Amino acid sequence: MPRQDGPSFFTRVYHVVRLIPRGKVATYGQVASIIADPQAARTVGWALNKLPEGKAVPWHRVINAQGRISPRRYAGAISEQRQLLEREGVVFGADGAVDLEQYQWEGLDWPDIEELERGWATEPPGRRWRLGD
DNA sequence: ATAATGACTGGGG
DNA sequence: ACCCCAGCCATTA
Repeated sequence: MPRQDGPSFFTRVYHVVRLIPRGKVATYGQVASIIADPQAARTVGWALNKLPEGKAVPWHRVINAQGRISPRRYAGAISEQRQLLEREGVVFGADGAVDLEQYQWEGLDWPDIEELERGWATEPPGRRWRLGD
């Protein structure tokens, strides 16, 4: 159950990830920190794993703290995600890691994100703007 | 209510 | 760089 009122943890994860701009990345821990607890990084990963198809959330822009793509049960996921990122201009080093100094998203504070969400809820569908994509 | 699970993380060896 | 381990956490595959 939610630790507090409002959107579930998963929903909040989606709200955050949706704001990561093209060509930028965020770490699981970073997303978790924005929401509340930096130690909930694993849960962020799980939330993305359970992301419904066609959810308009750039899940591929979330990588681990080492700048690498986290392995899953489906082996091909690595190259798949890497391809999506490279398509946006993200360059991988020989060790398979990206330079976080260069590509990591600056991030936003939770209150600001919440406000953006509220704005989108009241704004006419056609006039919504988005930072990512 | 409990145990299990997983796209994490930081620290050690 | 690589492998292992012990915390940590929301949700329930």
